[in-house]
Amino acid sequence: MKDNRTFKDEAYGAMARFVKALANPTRLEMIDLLRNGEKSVEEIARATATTVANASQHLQILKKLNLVRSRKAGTYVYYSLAGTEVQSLWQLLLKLAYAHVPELHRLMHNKRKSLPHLDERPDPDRFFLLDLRPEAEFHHHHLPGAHNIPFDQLRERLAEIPRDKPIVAYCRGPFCTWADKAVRILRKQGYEAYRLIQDEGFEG
Amino acid sequence: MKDNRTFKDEAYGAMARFVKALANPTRLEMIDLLRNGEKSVEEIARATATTVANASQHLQILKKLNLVRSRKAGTYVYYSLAGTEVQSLWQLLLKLAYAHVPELHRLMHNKRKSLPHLDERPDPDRFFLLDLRPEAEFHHHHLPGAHNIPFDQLRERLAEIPRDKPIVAYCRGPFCTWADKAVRILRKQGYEAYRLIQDEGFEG
DNA sequence: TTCAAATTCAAGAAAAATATTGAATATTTG
DNA sequence: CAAATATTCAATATTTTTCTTGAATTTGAA
Repeated sequence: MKDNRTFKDEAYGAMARFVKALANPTRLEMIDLLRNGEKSVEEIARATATTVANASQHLQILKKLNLVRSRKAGTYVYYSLAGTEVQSLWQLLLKLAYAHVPELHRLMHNKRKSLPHLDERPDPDRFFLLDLRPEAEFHHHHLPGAHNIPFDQLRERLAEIPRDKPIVAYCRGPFCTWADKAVRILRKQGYEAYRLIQDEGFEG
Repeated sequence: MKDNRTFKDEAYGAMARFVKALANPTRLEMIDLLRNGEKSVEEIARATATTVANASQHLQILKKLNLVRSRKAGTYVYYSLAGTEVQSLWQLLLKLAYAHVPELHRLMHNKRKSLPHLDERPDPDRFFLLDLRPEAEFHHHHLPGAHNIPFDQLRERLAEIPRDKPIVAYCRGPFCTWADKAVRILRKQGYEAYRLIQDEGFEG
């Protein structure tokens, strides 16, 4: 009878240890970030607004649970998602959080309201599909037919954006703000611009 | 630029708040338990080996995130899962934990090794399918063709179990130990008995 | 070999989650 | 209305998680 409890404690404890690895805002952001391809510790730290030492610790927690992998190259260590099922897990958690946490629902709804957007992937022939992520992420993976102008180069490269089609902008994920800002900038310049909503569960 | 970070902190924070509700062994056990139907606070506390006050607090955390519902009846409060997607979520987390936490894998593998078991749901005509859960849980839901003998009545009710068929026992979930014990008891009595493995991701 | 840069390590401080305890509340029953 | 029971509340102690800091390690380059 005592064994009974020991077994349950170990089993539910092991399960909780796994879920705990995901139960932190910084680590969730890291997973979201790494969906766009591998990154060095320093890049990850910068993107998640934390110190390198702190980022390293978080990454090791994710690594211990086989959620991320690391690859050493020179003095750099590059982290990436351990498998495609980690992507799916992240998306599922996002969808469920959206359904269960009213503040998140509200937050996304407000963002949505203040910005023209498209819910479906547009036909690349009728729209100019604009990817605002850094070049490396664009090369890692991008929507078919998309054109890459990293956000920090947008103002200098407006000439590359056609004026005879509506523009549809996207970036890293639902919480990435580059596309929002780009839409505002482009509209000020007279473009017909929309943000693309990519992830499931966000129909408001 | 500062807004940028505020938005991300709120978004990932909200997501983490949801995941945190699941990141605790006791709360995971509660969800697993409630998959078998509604229960009062006292029952839940007893089953998870904690105090009533503590159980109440955990249940309120689950309730705040809409993972469970409560219903008041007299001086009792009955908790139940908020929807079928909570079941699915639990099963998915179990499956992923099993794949990512080696100790959990080992734990289940050892348990499996020491006990004759079946991985697939047996034909109720050729097997005697034995459900060892309390009567109320059996009524809430059970496998088609199953016969209910609550574990604590097993020894007194052996006469109800046929000797001309192999017995396949199951109970609450993969971490429930009644079926294991029942298989051992039945084998000692000369029955050909197996434990049914119900949940996904446990093929060792 | 020495220096510089990227990462990790290790220790302690700070913050958050969890458990415990005893009291408060609400409901039924006598 | 008073007593009994189930649950929740509230305060505090305990434990765990997270962040910070500075040093140690590893690798490449001068």
